[in-house]
Amino acid sequence: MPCQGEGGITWRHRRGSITAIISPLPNVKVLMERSHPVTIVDVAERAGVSPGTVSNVLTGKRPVAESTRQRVQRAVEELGYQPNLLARSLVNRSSNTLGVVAYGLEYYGPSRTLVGIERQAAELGYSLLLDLLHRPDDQDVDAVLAELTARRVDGIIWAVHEVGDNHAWIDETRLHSLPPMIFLTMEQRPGAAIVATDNRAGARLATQHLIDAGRRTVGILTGPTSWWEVRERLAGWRNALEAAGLEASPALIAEADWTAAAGEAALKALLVRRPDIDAIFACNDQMALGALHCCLAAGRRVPHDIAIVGFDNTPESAFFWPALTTVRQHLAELGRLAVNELHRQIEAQQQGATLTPARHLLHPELIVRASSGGAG
Amino acid sequence: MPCQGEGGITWRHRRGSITAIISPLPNVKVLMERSHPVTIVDVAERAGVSPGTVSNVLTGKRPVAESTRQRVQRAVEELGYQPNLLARSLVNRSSNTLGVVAYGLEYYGPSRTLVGIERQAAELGYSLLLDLLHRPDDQDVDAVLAELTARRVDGIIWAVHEVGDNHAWIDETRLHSLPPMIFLTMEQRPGAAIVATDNRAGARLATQHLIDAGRRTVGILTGPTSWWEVRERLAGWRNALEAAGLEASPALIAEADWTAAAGEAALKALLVRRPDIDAIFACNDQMALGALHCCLAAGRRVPHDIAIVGFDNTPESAFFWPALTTVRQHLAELGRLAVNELHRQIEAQQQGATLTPARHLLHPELIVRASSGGAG
DNA sequence: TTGTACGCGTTATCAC
DNA sequence: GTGATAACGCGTACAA
Repeated sequence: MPCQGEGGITWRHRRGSITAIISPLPNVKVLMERSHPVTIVDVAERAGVSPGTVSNVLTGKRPVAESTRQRVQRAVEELGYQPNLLARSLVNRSSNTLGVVAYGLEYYGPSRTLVGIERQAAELGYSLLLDLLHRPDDQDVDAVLAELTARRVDGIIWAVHEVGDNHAWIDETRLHSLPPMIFLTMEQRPGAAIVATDNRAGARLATQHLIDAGRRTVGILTGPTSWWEVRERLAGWRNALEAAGLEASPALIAEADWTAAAGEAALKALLVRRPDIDAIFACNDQMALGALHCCLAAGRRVPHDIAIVGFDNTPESAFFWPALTTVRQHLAELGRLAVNELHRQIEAQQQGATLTPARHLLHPELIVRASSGGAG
Repeated sequence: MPCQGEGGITWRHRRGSITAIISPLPNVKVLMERSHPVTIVDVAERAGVSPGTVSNVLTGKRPVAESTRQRVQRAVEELGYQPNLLARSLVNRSSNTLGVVAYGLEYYGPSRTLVGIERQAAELGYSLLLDLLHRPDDQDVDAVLAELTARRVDGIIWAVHEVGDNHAWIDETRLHSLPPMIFLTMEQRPGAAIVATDNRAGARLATQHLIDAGRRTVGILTGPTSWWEVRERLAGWRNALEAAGLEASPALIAEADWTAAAGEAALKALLVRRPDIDAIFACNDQMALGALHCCLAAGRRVPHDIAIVGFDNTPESAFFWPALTTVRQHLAELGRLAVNELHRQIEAQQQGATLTPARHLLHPELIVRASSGGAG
């Protein structure tokens, strides 16, 4: 019964109710009263053309006469038409959507990176589907990936830190059955495209700075060593010390859990073991803050007795007391780069090609302030 | 030519290539080689049932015989079938997706709130489509809303602070033509559902605490007064002072831009004007940090000479020197509540009903530490 | 209980 | 340059 074109009259069955539309001048009032889902067919009828032509006007993929293009444009505006991206994605087999899987958005690094991701995605015309893991070693990887692929995302950004064996699921064949992916901050793996900060270089930067300032016993305040980033920063610290012929023994390592509270406690214990320490490299600014706190409480002057360097350059770090020397990651840039690389993969795949997954490292930068004796 | 069922043989035209499938035992090899988009039809053929039956098994909306249900389940697993949510959303007229429009994700409050939003959304089975504004007074409101409605989100969470007239676009008729929405942190408006922290109560809490501690000249360090939140906190500060019969004049107000740097500068200027100030309520913890810095630099002892209270309870605030007394917002809870309220609206609308938009205020809580002389 | 035939809103192919 | 028509993958009255 539906769609029996007959003379100037068209009957259309829609959502259970029958609506009569008189061509070629549809009754505007009736159209306005309908609770809004105006489709490409409505536009076509109003402009007196076929739906295909409207589509051509909208996407610009095929030439269309100037006169009709204007009629269509007017109809679009008058009806307040908005293309249904769901339907478009269905037939296009591409949703212009990127999936972002992240952890720890309440912390400085991840949220900053997400902002960069969103910016670049918007610039390239992608929408973002956001999925958060509750813990870095969340077991729900499969469910998250299933949901994302079910929604037909064009690509996935995996912004979860590598801790423990939470990345064990990643292998080449598994990746092959997934949409293009890019990983943030993880160890090199065959078949996986990666974008990360060069943590080792950052730690070397910090440690070398302390050595250059004349410090001889440089302790390190780390996050959990189950984190790959922590192991990298540990390696950088060790590299710099060994290159300078200085001690880099386990006795100088204090492990905490990234928080200021734990940082304070860990340093307190470390200073009991090794009262000769004259410098500390803390693996993030929060723990550096805890370290400052510990020194103040213990009557050790910073930087006179102990020099301290952090990692991240959080906005607050400039206002610690004393102001914190720290290592700056280019987090937003990291996010933008991830999107760009993913975009390249997607375009390549759509053209049948396939990119050999590369690894990009971003170099961090040392910000010298008072806590290392560098300034002030 | 497509879909000519004929005996045990079915020809299907797909993506430009012809594939022959022999029923009732399809050639598995052929199925595996196809570059993956396995549909409900494939599952049906393999299970020897109709697509409709498969759908019934998957959605559970209609009863189905136990024996066939098992055959279907097996076929699903063997083929690794994943329903296409795009297609499902198209026919269901509902995408199980929420749009989140946010600003300032790199800051503590918004990112924390987003985490709460995501948690609750996931619990209710929604996916999240994320859109970020570059500035709170971003002019691109229409484009953002258009994209979200084009993707047929079931509802929208507007998590952008009210600053200047950036919310001027919100009016009852406009809202009527949009999917259900909920707004965070904005002034009451007819027809708009709102979830917010009771900023006025929070400021009163902080100020009253200072008064109770014996302070008599309580200055305030505000963010930009173009922000609605700031005006609310100002009002709370004024309320408490006036109720106590104390001065609450403009001379005690210093405006900054939320950053520690500006907070420090603003307080410095304020102390020149009013050296008699013996307490400061800072509208966020960053500015409180700047204030601490200022006092240290100026030789004013905290809390002895000047007591300081912040707002937000950032994790670092407990490790400022001295530890910061502050007002804690329940940010994640705010996000969860927003999702729940939006969910209610959505369900109501789907049943033809319509909720009268309500406003929910969450009460903040005072965290007393050393900077106000309260502890330590 | 299960199969058949549409419809959801859009694009692509192929005629004219 | 434009108009039919067939997909895209899934849900669902309706019939069997």
